[in-house]
Amino acid sequence: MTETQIPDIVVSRLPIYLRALTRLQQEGQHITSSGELGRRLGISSAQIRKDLSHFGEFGKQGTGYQIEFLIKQLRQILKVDHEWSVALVGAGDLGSALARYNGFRNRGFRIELIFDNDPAKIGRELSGYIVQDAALLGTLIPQRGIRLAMIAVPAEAAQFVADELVKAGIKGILSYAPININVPEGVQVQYIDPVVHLQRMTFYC
Amino acid sequence: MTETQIPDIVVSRLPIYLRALTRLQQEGQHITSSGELGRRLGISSAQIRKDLSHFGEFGKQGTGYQIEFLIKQLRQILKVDHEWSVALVGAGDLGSALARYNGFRNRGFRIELIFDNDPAKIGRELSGYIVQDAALLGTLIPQRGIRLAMIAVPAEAAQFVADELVKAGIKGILSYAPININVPEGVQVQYIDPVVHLQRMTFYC
DNA sequence: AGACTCATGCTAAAGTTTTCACACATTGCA
DNA sequence: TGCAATGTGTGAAAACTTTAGCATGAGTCT
Repeated sequence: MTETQIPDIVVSRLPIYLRALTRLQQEGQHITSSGELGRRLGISSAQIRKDLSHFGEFGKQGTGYQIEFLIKQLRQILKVDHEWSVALVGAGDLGSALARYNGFRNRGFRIELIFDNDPAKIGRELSGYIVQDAALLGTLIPQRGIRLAMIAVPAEAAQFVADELVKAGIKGILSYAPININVPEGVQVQYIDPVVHLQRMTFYC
Repeated sequence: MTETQIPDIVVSRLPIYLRALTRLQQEGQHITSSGELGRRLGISSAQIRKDLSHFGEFGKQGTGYQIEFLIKQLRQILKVDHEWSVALVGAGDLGSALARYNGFRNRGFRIELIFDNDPAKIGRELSGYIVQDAALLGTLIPQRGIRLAMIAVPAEAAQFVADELVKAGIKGILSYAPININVPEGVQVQYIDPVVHLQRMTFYC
């Protein structure tokens, strides 16, 4: 396997594979096949094999994949074999829910800084951390070398916050604001907007 | 334009267009072009024109698109020209945040039923509604003819809840549980898992 | 009115992604 | 041991998606 450019669409499926494999492992299984995995995910087995083949040969003919090994490989590929610190901006309802969510930890992430610009929230404790003044964002983030951030602020503030985050050295932003954000080259943005997902379904209803 | 099958990938972009157009409208603009929209979204203008062309001719040569008109058309295409009632299962941190989120209303959705199975939560008020016993799900959902649901329960419970929802007549599920759900033909599922999004970014970091 | 600019909708071409189908390795069993 | 069953990795084909480029209509300016 040479160092070719991996298609984005392939990369975007790896976390799904990792999630399903982890599930299988929790269920006590040690070995699986592209067929079984595909059935679970509603994906063809050929696609799974082809996706994985971009990174190496992880399976054994006639047998399938050793789950523990494949998980380890995927974690390495996705660089979540170590923990990433994440900054969270916005400590409202959604931000609080994210801060308290304990599903980040064992999947490679930890919210380590929480910001808000509401004086009523600054200084308060949230899930073991003190909510910091958003004005300190430019200081604290570089100080800790944090590269990932989540935005849970109103749409109006999202672009401003994103700009500040980029200035602070953030390289990846996960935004919950229902608006498109513009960032310079080299910074990635992902969006979560439940309404978009709902609207994708109503078309077919 | 004849009644051909619309590619999923095209449908999945329409909510993004709708969102951006609504934004432009809020900014006071009345007319836009595929070029402007594309620049905002990081999409080529040709793609936007091609996507829209599946549904009709909405623009005017030399001028562009009338925003108000295009919004109306997209709402109609996505069937969000009327409000959809949505059931929410799970009234924990995340469920509560969703229940209180007021971004659903003006985009075509309203949470109208909230369920939980925790006796401590059942009967309590949440965002103007009483949290119902999840055991009543099979009664209340058909009663109100609700077809969409959101799942905000722990991964362990998600498949069970989904099964119940399907039995109750739900046709579209938006799941926040970090697990793949199996549903029968004709029922749609969409997933929101922040970790998946974060992992898609760490690959490139 | 004529010349120019702009931006659509469309066809064709280019590019990307998925599926197919098969050689080959491994396991289990008679 | 030989044979059937299973399941990988892959090259080639098929399917799908995006981009390019152009004919055309609509506004604008002189």
